[in-house]
Amino acid sequence: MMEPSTQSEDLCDARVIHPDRVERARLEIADERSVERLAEAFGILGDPTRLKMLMVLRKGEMCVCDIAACLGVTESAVSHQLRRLYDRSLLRRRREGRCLYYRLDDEHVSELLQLGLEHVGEMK
Amino acid sequence: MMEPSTQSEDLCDARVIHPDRVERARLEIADERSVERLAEAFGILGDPTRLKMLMVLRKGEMCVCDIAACLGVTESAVSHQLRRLYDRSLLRRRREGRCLYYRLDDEHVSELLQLGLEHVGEMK
DNA sequence: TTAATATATGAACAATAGTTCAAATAATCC
DNA sequence: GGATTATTTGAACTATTGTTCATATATTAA
Repeated sequence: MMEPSTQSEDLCDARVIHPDRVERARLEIADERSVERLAEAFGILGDPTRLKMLMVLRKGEMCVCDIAACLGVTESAVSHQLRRLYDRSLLRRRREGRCLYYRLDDEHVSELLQLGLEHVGEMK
Repeated sequence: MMEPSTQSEDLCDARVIHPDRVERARLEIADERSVERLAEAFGILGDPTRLKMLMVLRKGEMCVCDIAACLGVTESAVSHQLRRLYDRSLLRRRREGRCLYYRLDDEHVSELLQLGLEHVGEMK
């Protein structure tokens, strides 16, 4: 984890004041793929509607219209976001009759969510 | 932390299948303000450039042009993002001559970043 | 099969985000 | 002071995002 960045930029014309620090700090950048995935993971948590959806599902599975009712938004809007979360394996789902019940799947995201919730009160 | 949502939506015409679950799950939603802040916090970590900037600053302060050189992006682009991070108190800065040295300030964000990095390898 | 229910999907739209470019500050050096 | 260096700022531009609306699919019930 956290291998040096493999991107060989054209630093030829880049202005640099402390080449040593730049060299050293560059190693702190995770590889491009990891950064991309990390950004995507955080990004998916960076929306109020999706956060509420995840919060609401912490206590157990729910069907689409109930989730929508919980948040006070359109079922269509919820469905679109559910799909995003489902596609990225943050949610599982199960059909029972005409209803689809969604539930949390990824414990990593749950952890991040929990940590965020614990800290948000202290955030400036 | 995690008080019931105060938003009194117009659920009049909302379709609901399990009113009890909706009622119960609704309490899992943090208050609107917290959700908003949490989303903002996650959102700021949801961009590759900003993530790299934070990673690069983990080992110590750096000036703008060096950060830009590290990431291989324009100084202007870095400056714009630095301002966002600075405005939200994620970074501090210090002037020395003509250079401005930025450094990490918020330990909460550092923690989130660290947790994310530890998990990103296992993420699907 | 037809009607009704529950959810998904796609196009369209407005809003937002990130980068670039040019120009403006700010601090130093001569 | 004027020139140079380091960074900031604002406007413009493109790309992306989240929602809405209308429609499509899927399951059940009659």
